Amino acid sequence: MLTNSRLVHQPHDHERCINAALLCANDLCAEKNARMTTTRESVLRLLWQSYRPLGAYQLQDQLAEMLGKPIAPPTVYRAIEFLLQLGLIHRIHSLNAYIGCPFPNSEHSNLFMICTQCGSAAEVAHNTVNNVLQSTCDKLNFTLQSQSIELFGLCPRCSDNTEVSNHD
Amino acid sequence: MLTNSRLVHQPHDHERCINAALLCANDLCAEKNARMTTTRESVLRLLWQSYRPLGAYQLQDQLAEMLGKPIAPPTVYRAIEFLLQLGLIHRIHSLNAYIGCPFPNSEHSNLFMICTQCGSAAEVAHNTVNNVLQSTCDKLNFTLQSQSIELFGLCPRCSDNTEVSNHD
DNA sequence: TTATTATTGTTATATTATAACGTACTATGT
DNA sequence: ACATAGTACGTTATAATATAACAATAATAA
Repeated sequence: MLTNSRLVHQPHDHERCINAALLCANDLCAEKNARMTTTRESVLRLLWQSYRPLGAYQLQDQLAEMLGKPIAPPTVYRAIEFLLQLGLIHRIHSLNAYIGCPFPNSEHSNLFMICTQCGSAAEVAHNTVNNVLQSTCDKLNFTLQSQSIELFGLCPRCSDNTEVSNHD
Repeated sequence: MLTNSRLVHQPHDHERCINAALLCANDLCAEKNARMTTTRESVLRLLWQSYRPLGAYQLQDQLAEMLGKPIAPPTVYRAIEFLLQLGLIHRIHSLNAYIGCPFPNSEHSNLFMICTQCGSAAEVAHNTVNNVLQSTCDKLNFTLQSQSIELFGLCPRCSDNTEVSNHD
């Protein structure tokens, strides 16, 4: 199992994570002959800075502030599209929002655990889950191509808080 | 495993399915003291008639035609909201579309297999899948509340067609 | 440099969804 | 039957999300 769950839910030096992600993204671009422009890198940074998925228009606001100039929706959506293609970010369909991928290099089918309390989203790649899904598809003659798995509930921290407050 | 996969992908007398679904929906409403109005029943029927999920504005058009009068978006969304609450339909987040639930009575966590070729969507409730997901959540201290699982690929029919055309 | 391609800017608009408020219907008690 | 409370629907406006189309600019290759 591959996951960023602990990093999402426990305090740590996140600047290091962000920088590592950006370096990694640059490498990937070099490898694929794609250009990591200022706009694209800014969007990727913003998504990594946030522990929760951001919508396109939240990104627009933050990007405009970061770059010090007005940004129109197409610019944001283009950057999103580019980063999605490279697997550097994911789309969370149920939220119409986007989030940085913590392990873009590993060929993986992912799932997300989204906290209904704090909005955080952790990504998990789990072979057992994928195998079960694959075999279910096989059984029904369905040729699996891709998946979107979004689990909603309480993250570790919010689970604990709930328990505590129940004891008050 | 509970699924409507075969019904979705094989020819059959679908009118019977629809009628059964509407009867079942009426029962559920009676049971819960909810009103199955003309608008709501029409929306449910339209969703059942379609082998693929319908968007709100597709529903609007079809509903207007069915009822012979103009229908505004709020009317559609209210019916959708009502049917969602009762578990009679589901929302497919990745498509911004809605589909009738083939087994609204069974308390279930579902997943969908959506054909990228023909657009059909089959619902599957599978204990093994749910158990694996639950145990993954347990491992990561995530309190699971609900889930949205959307699998994309080729349905049985389109899989077969693809194979055939590859032999041409 | 020049040609070519990729990226971004700009304007307009499509698509999906909801807010707010008024009207009409429905069930119930009297 | 009538009043009335609650529910559902009609209507208008608008919010939120996403894309089309074309012009301008920047990066790369020839």
